[in-house]
Amino acid sequence: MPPSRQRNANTESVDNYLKAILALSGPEEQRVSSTSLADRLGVAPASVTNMLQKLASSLLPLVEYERHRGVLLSAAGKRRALEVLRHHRLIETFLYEVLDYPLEEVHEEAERLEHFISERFEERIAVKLGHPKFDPHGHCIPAMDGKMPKQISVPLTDLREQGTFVVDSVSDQDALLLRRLRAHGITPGARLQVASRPPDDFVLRTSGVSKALHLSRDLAAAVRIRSAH
Amino acid sequence: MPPSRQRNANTESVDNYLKAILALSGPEEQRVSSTSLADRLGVAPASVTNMLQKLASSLLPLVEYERHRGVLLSAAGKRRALEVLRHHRLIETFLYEVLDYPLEEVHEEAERLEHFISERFEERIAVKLGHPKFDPHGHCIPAMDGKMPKQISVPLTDLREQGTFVVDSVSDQDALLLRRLRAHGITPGARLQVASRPPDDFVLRTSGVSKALHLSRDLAAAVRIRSAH
DNA sequence: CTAATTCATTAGGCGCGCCTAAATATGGCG
DNA sequence: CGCCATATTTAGGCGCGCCTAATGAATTAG
Ligand SMILES: [Mn+2]
Ligand SMILES: [Mn+2]
Ligand SMILES: [Mn+2]
Ligand SMILES: [Mn+2]
Repeated sequence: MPPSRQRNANTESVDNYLKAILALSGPEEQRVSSTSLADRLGVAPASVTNMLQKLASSLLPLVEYERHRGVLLSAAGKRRALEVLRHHRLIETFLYEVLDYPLEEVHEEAERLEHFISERFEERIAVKLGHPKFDPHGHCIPAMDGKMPKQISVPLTDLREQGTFVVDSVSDQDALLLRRLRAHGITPGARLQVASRPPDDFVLRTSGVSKALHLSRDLAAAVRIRSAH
Repeated sequence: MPPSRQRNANTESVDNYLKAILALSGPEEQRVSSTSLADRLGVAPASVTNMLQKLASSLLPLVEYERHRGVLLSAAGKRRALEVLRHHRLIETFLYEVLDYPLEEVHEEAERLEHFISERFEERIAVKLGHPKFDPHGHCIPAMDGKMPKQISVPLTDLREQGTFVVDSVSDQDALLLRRLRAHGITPGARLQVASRPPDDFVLRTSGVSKALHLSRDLAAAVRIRSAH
């Protein structure tokens, strides 16, 4: 009755470490420190060290790890991290499109389910959704082969000039921020006119709303934009 | 990032014990022995004793347990078992109806996911499916309040007279059996004509198939029937 | 270039859910 | 009734993933 799980000796915890390393190492694939991982995962640094040693010394090592110099995903580790990320974002899209979840609730559910769905489930929802390329936050969904195009967007808080832009994506990490952004019409694809001198102040105009909008730093940090070309 | 899970201090393992006790105690709610649980769950008898003691001695005991006399669900335990069973059967229905799973694959996936979906997910798929009363095996889905009507069907192997019947439900426990039953047209709702003297021999005729069909005992044991009224 | 600070690892321990081997109840039978 | 086979529980241990406290390495400041 209790199903096997543990597909590849990959446990929920292992998957979460891999995903965190992927996210923290960034597009440049820089080494990730134990503390930053500990912060992100909400565990003690000692626990991280422990896990990294295990991941590095298994038969098929999932990370490259050197004492005191941080950690990097191995090829196998990156493959798995992208697989889980694909699950996550497909599930988010599915919850949003098919099950009518409010945007700010999809992340938490996906964070759990991503570890437990089968390859069949992944494939079936991908078909149902027409093999989507983006999740409802505007994040790119890795393809089956692990390929994922680089983001061309920048954080709103990195902006240095005024202008008109398009909301590329919003962070999925904080449901409350997300709800406030949505209330202000800031959702992926929305047109955004920045009318103040960033990055100290964010006075915005969104399409359809005449009143100017002053964005707190918290909220601005959760938004990525690209040119309105 | 790692979500809380452990909704009610109920772990995947605990849920599986509760479901197994529910299934084994039957409609009469008889006490369940350690060995039968160990068999069903695929664990050692000692592990069962261990778990039962824990379940019985928590603040809100999930079972009533007396050394050497087996175990019964408490009110709270039964509530939780039915909740998980509802998840299981709703998920099966969802996989079958919405994601076009083959019947014999829904059980394994549901067995995993039942422990990890949220109340919101449960509610959303129930709505999507129009609050179904039966899963694709023909099993009754417990209602939100835990109510579940008694089954009026009997195992095909309990049959003592010939006659024409309707397939009430098929067992979800063995994918291979299930596939063979389906290949023979034996699915919930199918009309079934029993032309031999049960329970030694099962020669059947199903609607639309002219050739008589001899069912092995394995297969017959996986089928429940009711009168064709 | 040493000293202080910060970061990371080691040491020791805990709860969970499982295991095997060794007791110990229980229930049926002679 | 007492003995035996079987069912069940106890005892002792293991891997996982986490924790705290103590130690050690690296980096920065003086
Ligand atoms: Mn997310
Ligand atoms: Mn996760
Ligand atoms: Mn099932
Ligand atoms: Mn299960």
